[in-house]
Amino acid sequence: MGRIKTDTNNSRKAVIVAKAATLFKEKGYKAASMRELADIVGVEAASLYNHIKSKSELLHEICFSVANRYGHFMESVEAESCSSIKKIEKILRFHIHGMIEHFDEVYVSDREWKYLEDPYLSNFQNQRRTYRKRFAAIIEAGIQKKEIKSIDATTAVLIMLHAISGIESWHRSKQRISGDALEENMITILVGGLKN
Amino acid sequence: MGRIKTDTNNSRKAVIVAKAATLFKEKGYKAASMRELADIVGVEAASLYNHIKSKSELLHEICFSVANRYGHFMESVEAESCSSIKKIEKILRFHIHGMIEHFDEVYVSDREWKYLEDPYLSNFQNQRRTYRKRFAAIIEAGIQKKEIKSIDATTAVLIMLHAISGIESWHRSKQRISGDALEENMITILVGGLKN
DNA sequence: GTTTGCTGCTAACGTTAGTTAGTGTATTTT
DNA sequence: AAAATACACTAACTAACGTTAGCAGCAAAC
Repeated sequence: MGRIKTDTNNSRKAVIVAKAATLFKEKGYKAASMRELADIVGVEAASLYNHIKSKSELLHEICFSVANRYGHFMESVEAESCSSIKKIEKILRFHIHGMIEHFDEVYVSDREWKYLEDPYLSNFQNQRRTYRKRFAAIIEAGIQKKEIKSIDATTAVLIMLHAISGIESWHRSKQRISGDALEENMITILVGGLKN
Repeated sequence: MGRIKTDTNNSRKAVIVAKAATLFKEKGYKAASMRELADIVGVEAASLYNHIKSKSELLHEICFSVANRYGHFMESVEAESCSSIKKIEKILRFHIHGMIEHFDEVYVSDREWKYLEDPYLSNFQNQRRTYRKRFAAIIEAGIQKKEIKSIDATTAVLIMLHAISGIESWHRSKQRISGDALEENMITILVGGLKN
């Protein structure tokens, strides 16, 4: 077989990680084999190890790439000075875009993180917990200001984040509405369910 | 080791299936091994095969037990003569109860069905698709009658079903509100997001 | 143009997986 | 009590897994 193709911006490792995300999404982390990944990359299985340390490294590259992106975005939203509803809308739109544009890695990060090994596992769980708390804090602020119905903020976070992960089904469906229409519908229903 | 304990209502096979659901939920279907399951059941791995045909039989027992339950419920709701909003509320409450009371098998059916083998896989996917269409039809009827906002019904279904699967996070969380409070919060947000 | 390092290959390793065969013992049936 | 069935055991098989060792050739640096 030939060498792994790269463009100037992407290392060979980055190519492998990207293809791994697609494979892990389709088969699941445990069911995906390195020989299968090698096939897709166009190389023998052993050759992958010239670029990566292990299968599990692939998983944590994917998971933390996603987690860091969301972490940074949350920071920027917290810094803004707009209504709580507006902040929530921004977060939701960011998640929806992420789910549409970086589907593979977001999906893997969402569903396969439990196969991370310590210390990555604990680390990831912490980041996740923290993220949700920050999200809940924004909702609680909105409730205080009477912008938002008096509901349990933690439950609201859980509903929103999981609702968005349902975009998976949109991806799989044959007859689907446009990405923009999907986004507007989701915002309507989810934000509509919060407003006082 | 001794024999598998049963009470009069449950066959030994039922005991194995139930423990398999818990194990598959925790480790994932592919990562769970028959030797591990045997340990939990209190028996050697080979002995399991006196009661089941294969590992994958366990998975489809679990998945179809759940799918059939929801299928039947949908039938009974369709037969009722109440408002669309009320029907949706009933369906949501049924899903929420299912997620709280039969968590293991519902969770496995939700997340691990892709490891089913044909013909079970296609069969399951069909049942799933049909179920969602029936759900969407109820929502569309509600839109027609102006009970419900003018939204894409398919997207609404996707949001609701996935939002409910977020109860997984509720199960995992340390400080959690009561099941009843969770249910009311979810209904408030989800049904609130639909109402016109 | 030679050297150095990167990247691919083949072969093989140790482990774990699901599953089967065959045997003995407990339980149920007659 | 005898016969039949149900059930658990030990041992082992084949297949697949992630990964390593060792070597060959191509690419870039000097």
